[in-house]
Amino acid sequence: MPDNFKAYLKNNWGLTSTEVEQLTECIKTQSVQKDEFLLRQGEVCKMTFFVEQGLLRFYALNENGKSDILQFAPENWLVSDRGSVYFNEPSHYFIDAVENSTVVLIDSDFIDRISEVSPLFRKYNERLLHNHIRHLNKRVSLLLGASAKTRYLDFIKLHPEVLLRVPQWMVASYLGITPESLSRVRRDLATQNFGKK
Amino acid sequence: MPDNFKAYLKNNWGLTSTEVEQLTECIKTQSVQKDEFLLRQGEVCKMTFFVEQGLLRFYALNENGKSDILQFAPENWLVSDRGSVYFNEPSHYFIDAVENSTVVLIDSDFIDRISEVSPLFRKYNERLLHNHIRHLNKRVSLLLGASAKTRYLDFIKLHPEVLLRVPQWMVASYLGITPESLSRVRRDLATQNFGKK
DNA sequence: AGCACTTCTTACCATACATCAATGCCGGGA
DNA sequence: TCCCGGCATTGATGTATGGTAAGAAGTGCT
Repeated sequence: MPDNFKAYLKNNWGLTSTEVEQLTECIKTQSVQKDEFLLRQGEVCKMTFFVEQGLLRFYALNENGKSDILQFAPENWLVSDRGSVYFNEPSHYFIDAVENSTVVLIDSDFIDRISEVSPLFRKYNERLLHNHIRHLNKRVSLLLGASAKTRYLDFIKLHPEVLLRVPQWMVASYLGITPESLSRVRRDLATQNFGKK
Repeated sequence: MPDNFKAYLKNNWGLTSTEVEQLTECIKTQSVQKDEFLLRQGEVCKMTFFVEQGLLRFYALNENGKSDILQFAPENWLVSDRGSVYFNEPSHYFIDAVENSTVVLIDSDFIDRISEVSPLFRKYNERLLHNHIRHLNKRVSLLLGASAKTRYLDFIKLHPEVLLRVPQWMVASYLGITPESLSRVRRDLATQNFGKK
């Protein structure tokens, strides 16, 4: 059933069709209703989620009790609190569903199995880690030095589909501004203040 | 000579004294004068630097031509543009020395050698990657939702020594604010506005 | 000692973004 | 159909932080 996941295994983790078939029976999927949680602050995160269908969000609560979205995960994305999984410590984050979704559960059992089946797994996982770090470095540098407008334009480049699927207040939360401010940023852009940063 | 590095190999990468001795001859060190560069924007980053002595900084230039410091690396820290190294692509970042420093060069040769000597190397490297991600997630969430004051207090906890060794404008650059604003934050804290965030 | 240089601070004003409140828009449920 | 709740927008105003300019303190050089 999880076709996206199978394609992902082939294209990104270098598995052959045969290897994928060997794994089929131990692939666990789960349906998640909109607003349902996969991880809450305080829990130890036990797995990584692959989004087969739908859209998840990974967020923190800030000092004012508002949510700051660190990451969106649409189809074919992975999401997890890797720190919590790896160090087996309580997470500071939440993961929940923005839309009704189907996820593939990647827990330690699955990782053991895939490591047996494909010796290259470790290598591809390492690539994912490096990619993640690269992405986070970029995010930090934008948050340090770029205006809300620049960050919004960058978001559109990264996630054009997500832009159309989530309410604007979630985009604002990802950008670190209020929904009102995002609304004004958008108005400025529409009013062709293109020269301005 | 690089005693810190040798201790690091033992304590953090699980090598025995014997294994460390085997590596001694292929450990390359380099002196870096204050303000000298180890990496410039546009270059492909070829190695990771272990700070044996001194203090480095990892930074980007923002849209206004000012530097945004992503990371400080005092003694016993590693610094690198891992994304650039791994994907062999031009870096967006700079690394230079804040103080006269001595670094150990960790290039692919060294990694090959250490992998032969210690089979656990990959494992410890993976731990480093996860730690890095955990740290960056925290940094992003603070930048998204915490005030300058909170971020400053958090910085002091993370890097109490660095605070005393760098000019304040560098701390400001790490926090994503101006030196003037940092000065005001510090005045507020000194004037005992402790309740206020 | 004198000078240049950098850093830190402060005062004053500007700007980006936040907050609050009101309005209008839509889409879903009874 | 009507209402209701969530969302987006807007205007008025508040606040945190930025920018500029000036001065004071520290450091190193000669």
